Amino acid sequence: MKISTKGRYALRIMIDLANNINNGYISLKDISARQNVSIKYLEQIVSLLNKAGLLSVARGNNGGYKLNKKPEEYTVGSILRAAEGDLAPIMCVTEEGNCEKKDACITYSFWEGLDNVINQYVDSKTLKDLIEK
Amino acid sequence: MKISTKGRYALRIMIDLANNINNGYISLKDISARQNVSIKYLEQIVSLLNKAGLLSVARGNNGGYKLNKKPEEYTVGSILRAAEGDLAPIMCVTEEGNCEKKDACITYSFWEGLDNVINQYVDSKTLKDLIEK
DNA sequence: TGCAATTCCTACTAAATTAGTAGTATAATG
DNA sequence: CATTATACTACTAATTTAGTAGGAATTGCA
Repeated sequence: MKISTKGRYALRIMIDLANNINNGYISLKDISARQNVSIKYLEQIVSLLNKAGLLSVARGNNGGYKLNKKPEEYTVGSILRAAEGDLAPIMCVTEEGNCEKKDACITYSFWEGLDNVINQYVDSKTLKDLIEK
Repeated sequence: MKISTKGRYALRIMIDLANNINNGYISLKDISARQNVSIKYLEQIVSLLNKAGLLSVARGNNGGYKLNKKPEEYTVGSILRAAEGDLAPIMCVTEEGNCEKKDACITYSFWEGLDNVINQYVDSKTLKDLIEK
C-alpha cells in the first residue's frame, strides 16, 4: 500500500515552488537540478498538478510554474490526490469503483473508515506545515 | 495506494473462520466455496497468516484451520500486516527501508504521521467488530 | 495397509502497474 | 527567428500483482 513516485515527487515539486515563492516563475530545469528528477518526468507530474488547478504557468522563454495560492492554502491531500488520482486503500470506496453491494458488505464500513482517517490526516497538513520544518 | 487482494482475502478468510469458530477445523475447500477464491490462492494467503501465528492447523484428512484466539483478540491490523507485509505508505518509514537521511528530510515526519494514523486505525478494530455488523 | 483428503512448499506465468524515456508540437521572449 | 520553455502523446523496461500448477508430506478411516 505505497504512495508512488508521482505522489512523492509532486510533493517535492510543490515544496520547491513554495521555497521559491518570491522568485517568479520557476522552470522545470531548475527543479530538476535541485530535486534530481528528470525534466521529462517532472513534466508529466507537473501536468497533473496544473490540471488540478494548483499552479500558474508561463510558457516560453523564462517561463515556468509558480504557486497560485499561499502555501498554507494547499493541503498535502490536495497535492497527493492530484498526483495519485485518489488515496483510497481499496477500489470500492471510490466514486468510479463504487460497489453496489456495499450495504451488504461486512467489510465496507471498515474500509470506508480507513479511507476517512487517511484523507483527514493528509488534509490536516498544509504545504506551509512542511516548509516550516 | 491500494491494499492488494492478499490483504482483502486474508480478512475474508479470518472472518469466515470467526463465523465458523464452533465448527472445528475448517478446510480451504469450504472457505474457497464460500468466498469464491481458488484453493490454491487461499493456500498462499493462509500460509502467511499461519506463519504469523494467527491460526491453528490440522493437516491430513478432515484437517483445516481455526482461530487460536477469540475474534476480539485479533486486530484487523495484525491480519493485514501478516498478509501485506506492512501498511507503510512509503518505504522510508519501514524498518527495512529505514532512510538514513530521515533527520534531514523535510517530508519524513509527515509520512511517519500518516503511517501512524493508518496503523492506529486498523489496530483499533478487531475481528469481532467486523463480524458483529 | 492403502486411499482419500488435506496442508505445505516451490516454481512458473499472464496481466497490470510503475517509473520512467523520447519525440514532436506549441508558445513566448529578446 | 533562434532559443528556451511548456504541452502532449506514444513507447518501453522493470516490477508487482494475481493468480495457476505440480508434487511432497501428513493424517484419518475403511
